[in-house]
Amino acid sequence: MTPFAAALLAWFNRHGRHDLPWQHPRDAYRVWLSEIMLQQTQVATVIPYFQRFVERLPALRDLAAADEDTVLALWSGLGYYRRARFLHRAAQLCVELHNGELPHDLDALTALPGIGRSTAGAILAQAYGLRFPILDGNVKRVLTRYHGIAGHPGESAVEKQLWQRAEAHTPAERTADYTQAIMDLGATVCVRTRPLCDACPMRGDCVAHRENLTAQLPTPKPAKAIPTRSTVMLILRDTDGRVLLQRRVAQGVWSGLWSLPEADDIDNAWREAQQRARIDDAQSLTPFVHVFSHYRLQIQPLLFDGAAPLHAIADNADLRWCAIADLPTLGLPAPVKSLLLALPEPTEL
DNA sequence: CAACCGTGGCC
DNA sequence: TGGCCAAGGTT
Repeated sequence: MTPFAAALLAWFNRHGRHDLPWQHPRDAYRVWLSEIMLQQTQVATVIPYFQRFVERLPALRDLAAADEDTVLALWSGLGYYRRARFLHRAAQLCVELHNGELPHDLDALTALPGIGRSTAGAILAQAYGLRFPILDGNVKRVLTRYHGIAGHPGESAVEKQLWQRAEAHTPAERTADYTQAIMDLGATVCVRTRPLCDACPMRGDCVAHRENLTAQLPTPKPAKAIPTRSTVMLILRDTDGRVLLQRRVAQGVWSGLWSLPEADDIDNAWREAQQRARIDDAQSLTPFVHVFSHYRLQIQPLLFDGAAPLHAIADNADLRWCAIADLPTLGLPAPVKSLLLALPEPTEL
């Protein structure tokens, strides 16, 4: 065992996190689900989603048998919704191909949608105790500092080095604990800004600490300006207080989620609205900006009160009039959900 | 390889 | 308060 792993495991005994919900019980399904939810998402955000998800779908076969709307509703608000679809499809593949279990080998795991090398390593190490490394954001931060590795971790040459280091440090004994330990250290001690080096068990051998480079490592990705797009969201509300929802297309952002009809501008918004209901008045609600990782979206909500549904348009798989009280059962984008839950009272006609 | 894919919290 | 970040994977 490397001195790195030995020091880390000793630290983990006293200072690691031992009461995360996916650790009790720690079965492969729960480890997998937690790893997918935790991709690009912080622990504190994930915990309530995880609890709700396993309460409703406690085992892999429950997930495989669930319908997609149920899965998306449980995911609603977590973001990166493709993760939920991949999770769902992977569960069904496990039932078809692997006797309802997550496979025990790396290739079979990474063949499942949504599971890459790092997530597969985490499942093998944490659920099955097998000696496989992980390389997530926490591990990259710890290793770039400890070994003084410069260059953005996204570059393939840097990433290759990091995998080699990760592999070399991963011990054959206590592999599950080690895997949790290095993530805990990254999340609680070796944090991005102002790391708590005084509390770090490896500070004696850490290059970044010795050379005062913790603020420079890991090397940040060169920033790039992101574009702004704009949209008008149509809120057609009938006299019973129901609003018209439309399922988004399978491609692009929020794919397949229930959302509001949209238009490029106000004029087109009226045309779109008139194709769906009899309307005679609209009020502009306060516009707001929603920021994605790769662009910002300027949203102008337009409220059509007293809309009368056209008889020619019935509810179907992609269009439905929905009571506000029923929104929690659907997968909705976060800004759409909050917009609908904060609508003004209907105006008297 | 670079673009794409969400959201909530933090300073 | 807005820019930035946080347990990646797919195409």
